[in-house]
Amino acid sequence: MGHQCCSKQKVKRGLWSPEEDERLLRYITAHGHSCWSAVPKNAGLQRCGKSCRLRWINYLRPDLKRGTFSEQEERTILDVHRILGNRWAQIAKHLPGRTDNEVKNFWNSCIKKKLIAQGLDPKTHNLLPASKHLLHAHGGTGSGSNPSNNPAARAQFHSPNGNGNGCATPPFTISSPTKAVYDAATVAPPVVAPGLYDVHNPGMMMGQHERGQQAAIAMQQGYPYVHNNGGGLLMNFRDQNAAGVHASMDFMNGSSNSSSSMEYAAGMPNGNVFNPGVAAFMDETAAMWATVVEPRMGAGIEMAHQHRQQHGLGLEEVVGPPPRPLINGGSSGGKGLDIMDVSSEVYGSAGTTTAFDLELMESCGLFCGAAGNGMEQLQWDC
DNA sequence: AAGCAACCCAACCGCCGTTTC
DNA sequence: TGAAACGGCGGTTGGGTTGCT
Repeated sequence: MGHQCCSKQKVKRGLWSPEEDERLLRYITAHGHSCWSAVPKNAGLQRCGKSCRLRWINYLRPDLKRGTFSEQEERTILDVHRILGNRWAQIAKHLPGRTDNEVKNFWNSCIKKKLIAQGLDPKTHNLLPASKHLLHAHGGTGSGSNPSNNPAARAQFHSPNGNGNGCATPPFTISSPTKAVYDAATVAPPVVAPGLYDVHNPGMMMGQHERGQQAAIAMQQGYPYVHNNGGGLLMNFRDQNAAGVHASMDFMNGSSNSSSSMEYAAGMPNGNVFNPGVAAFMDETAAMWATVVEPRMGAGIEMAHQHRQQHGLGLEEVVGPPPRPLINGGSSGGKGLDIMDVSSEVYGSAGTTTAFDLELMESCGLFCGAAGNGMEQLQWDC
C-alpha cells in the first residue's frame, strides 16, 4: 500500500533527469518545502512528494558531503551502530553532510563485510559463533569464550600482535592507554565500577576504588550516582521488569537540551561500549550486578551503610552531592552533573524503553574519538 | 572483446508515528 | 474521536558500473 500521493497521480519513477533536478532545486531554493505533497505540483514535476523529498535529502541538499567515507566517519558509524543498531537516520546525524541512505549503503557494502570477514557479527559486533570456537580452542579462559564477556580472552583477542586465536589480523585493537586501564580494571585490583566512564577522560573507565564504591553505593540505593568532578556522567541501569534481562538506559545531560533523546526499545542490542559483560549495571535485584561487582566493592557498600547509619547521614553525604530528581533533560546548571538513569519508574512498567542522548555522548567524546582517546582505537586492515 | 558475476548506490516500498481535519 | 494525510524511517530492489575470466 503506498502513499496516496503516489497512487492518485501518474508519477514518473526511476532515475531523476538533470532537468527534474534543476526544477526541484530551483523550487525548493525559492520556496522551501513546507509541504512535500505540494512540491511536485508547484515545481511542475511528475513525481510524488515523497520522491521529491527523497531526492532532495539524498542528492540535492546543498550541505551534502559527497565522496568516500573517511576513516573517522567509518569509526563513527561503527561506534554509533554498536549502540543503536540499524538506526541509520540517527547514525547519519553524527555525520554532517551524510544521509541515512548513504550510511546504510556504506554499511552494507563495506563495513558489514569487514566485520564478517573479521569474524564479527555485524548485528551485535560480537564474535560470530565460529570465531568464538576458535578463540575458545586457543585458550579462552573463564566463564565464557566470548571476549566481550571475558576480560582475559578479550585482552588476548585485542592484542595487536595477538594471533593466538588463529586470526591473522585482529579485528580491533585497544590503544595502549585504554587497554592498560581496561586491564587494570578487569584483571587486577583495585576494583573499578563497571560501566562508569570518566568523562573528563573520555574513553577511560573510572579507575579509582573510591569511585567504584561510590557508584556501587549509589546504585545499591537506587540513587543516581554523581561523579562529582564537574563533568560527571552516570550510567544507571535499573530494570524492574520481571523478565530482568532488559537493560534500559537513559542518559541525561544536564548541559544539554537532550533534543536528540531517543528511545531504544529492547535494551542494548549487543556487547558494546557498555559491554554487558564488564560494564553492566543491571538493577536492584543485583542479579547481574553481583556478577560484576567485586567483593571489595561489596565491602565498600557495607562500610558505607554502616557509616551512614552511625552518622545518620543521607546517602548524598556519603557519596557526594544529592541526586537530582530524575527528569529527562533536566539541567544541573551548566557543567555540573550529567546524570544518566534508567528506570522503569521513569519509562513505564515495561521497563524496556531506553532514552539515549547521543548528543551528550558525543559531547563527552564517547563516540567518534573526539578527544583522540576513544574507547577503542579501531584498526582496520582493509 | 565478450560474457558473466559481484558490487555499488539511487530509488522505491511498506510500515509506523504524528498531525490535521 | 476516528480517519485521512503526511513525514520519516529502514529494508529491499534493480539498473549501472567495474572487475574478472
